[in-house]
Amino acid sequence: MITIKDIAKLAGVSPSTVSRVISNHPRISTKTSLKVKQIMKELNYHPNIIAKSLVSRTTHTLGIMLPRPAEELFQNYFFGELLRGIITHATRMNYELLLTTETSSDNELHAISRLVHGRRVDGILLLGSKRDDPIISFLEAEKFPFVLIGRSEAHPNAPMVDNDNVQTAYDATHHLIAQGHTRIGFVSGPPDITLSHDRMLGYQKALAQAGLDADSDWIVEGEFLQESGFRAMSLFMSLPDRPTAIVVIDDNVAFGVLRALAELHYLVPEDISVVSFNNIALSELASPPLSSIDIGTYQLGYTAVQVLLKILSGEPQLHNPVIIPHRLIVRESSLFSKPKPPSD
Amino acid sequence: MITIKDIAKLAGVSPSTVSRVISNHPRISTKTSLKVKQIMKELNYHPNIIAKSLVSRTTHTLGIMLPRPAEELFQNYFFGELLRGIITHATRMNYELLLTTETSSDNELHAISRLVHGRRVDGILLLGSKRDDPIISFLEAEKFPFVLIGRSEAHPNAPMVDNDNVQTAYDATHHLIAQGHTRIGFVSGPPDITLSHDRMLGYQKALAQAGLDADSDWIVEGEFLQESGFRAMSLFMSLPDRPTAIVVIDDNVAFGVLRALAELHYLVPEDISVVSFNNIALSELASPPLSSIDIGTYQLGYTAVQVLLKILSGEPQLHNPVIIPHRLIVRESSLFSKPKPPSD
DNA sequence: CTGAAAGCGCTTACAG
DNA sequence: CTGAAAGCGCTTACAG
Repeated sequence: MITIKDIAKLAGVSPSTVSRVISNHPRISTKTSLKVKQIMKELNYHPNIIAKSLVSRTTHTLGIMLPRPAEELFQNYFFGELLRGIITHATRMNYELLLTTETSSDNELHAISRLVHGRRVDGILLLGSKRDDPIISFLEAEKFPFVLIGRSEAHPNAPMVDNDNVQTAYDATHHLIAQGHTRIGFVSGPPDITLSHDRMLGYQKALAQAGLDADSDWIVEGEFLQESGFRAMSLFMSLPDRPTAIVVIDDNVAFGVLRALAELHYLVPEDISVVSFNNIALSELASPPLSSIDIGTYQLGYTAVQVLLKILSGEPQLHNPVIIPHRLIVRESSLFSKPKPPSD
Repeated sequence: MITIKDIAKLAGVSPSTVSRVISNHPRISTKTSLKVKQIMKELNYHPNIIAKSLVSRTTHTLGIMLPRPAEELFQNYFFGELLRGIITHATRMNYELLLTTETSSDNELHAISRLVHGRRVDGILLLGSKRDDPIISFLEAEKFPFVLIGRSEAHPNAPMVDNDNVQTAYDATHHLIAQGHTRIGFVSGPPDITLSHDRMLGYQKALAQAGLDADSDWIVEGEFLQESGFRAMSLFMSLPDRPTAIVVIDDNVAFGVLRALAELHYLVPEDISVVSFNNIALSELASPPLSSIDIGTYQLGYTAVQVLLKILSGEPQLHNPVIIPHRLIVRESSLFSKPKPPSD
């Protein structure tokens, strides 16, 4: 392996000088700089980043912390798209990305603490969080730089990049109300996830504002899996007074919903209208095409890296949380105006 | 930051001893070991992995090299599933994962050479490869450990984990032939990708064996995107003598195919039968449900990590390439027996 | 503008 | 079984 010393020897200068050339130190003569650079090129020299890290105490690496059941994650286009945003900006800024996942549940801090104490990364991106997440407490206690993609109730001052998820669900629900629906259900995600919680609030808020009831039978909590949507429908559709429209926490879950409805021979949107979240590429291809809230997934990832790098550079963070705008994409699955009941 | 020296001082031993305790050196007395370990716990000591890396010349990190247009990648469940397999086994074996992507096209070796020369990783996982991939040449020249998920013609001795992709396409095509189809098209991927090439061979082999023609009009090359499938159909369906069945390189592309056919008011499988590859979770939910070759994506990723770790440990590699088994999952999209033409 | 020296936090022959 | 010393490849005050 070629080191800085080899270059120094061949260039007839000291290792310190070579180091300075590499880091573009201002007070190096153009002449030596050129000479050293040429020799580095000739020998195909590449600095040992590990050695550099040790002394500079910086790694130019960002850690990506995947939430526990990474199993589920990748069944979801959402995380792919999020990663895409993260990779794009990190690569652009010459940062490396270290992928970690929570391991054993007996010690949820194991992975993160290895990362932080082992000085493997300069900062951490948290993809989603539980409602009371020990990882955030840990990171705050360690004063280790991080950004949460999502929202934390317990840690309102944590740097966050998120949608306004009360509003996203409000918009989805309101859209259904505007179509004339009065019995609107909600297929939610795991209740300990802040996202589920926020969207539940938005759903309830929209109903309350319209003077509608949120029948507890019309609310089901599940996972971010197709099966959850499937199961929710077996439940809903057997109710004597079933909803005529539903809000679904995630497109993937909505696919399960559509499948169940097809099997049960219900028509969407005629028998039941559906709106979901994320607007993944496939929503458009579902049958019928799925109305979905576009949450700007790519931008969420991209922006999170921006915010984290800003924190690392010591710049003051002006806004927190950073809110990524969303918008409802209306497609066939919710395009059915509920006829007014005969007023007799 | 707490270092080995702090521990040594408090335990009344030398730093060397602490280091030996950490690495479970055999010739350390249980007594000192216990004492040192307790102090490490009390101070919540975690070894600096960077420093350890510098001297041990090993990082316990695997690099994941994403192919160039990472943009496309994550629009595809396939890569998510592959990553899932990789993460699972790497985490289980206590390896970290560094995510890199090829950057500027002006120097395709830039990213990989940083990784290799910077000693950031112990080995590299290559996700897919071009037919003549300079990255593989580079890695071989540097004698740097790597595993290719996929196949390289130009480098037959490179460690590879792959499906038998000639056979996968043969099976898909043969299935359509068995259904009575004689005019079978192929919607392929980018021609410079080995995968596309192999599947083309399998497709042609199956046709040849059945004495069928592969009309060049029935073959379209594109990207791994839905748009490609969509466009292919506008082409195919306007042909005077159009195929009655098609093999599609990837489920994602097949979704585009299905969408185009729906818009053009063709029925699947009655007007045209479809078989594709990867068997992602959504294939089952397509309308109609998509026949697809399950290539064991998760296992592909999982196994690649196993093989790479085996190489790193110096174990001899007995089989190369490692072939992951595949199987055809028949669903509605290809369940239509072509009636025999009237024999007059 | 450049060099000698100390040091980042660890490991590992060597010696005892 | 344990310690002192040298060293991994780099950076950076300090001095000139």
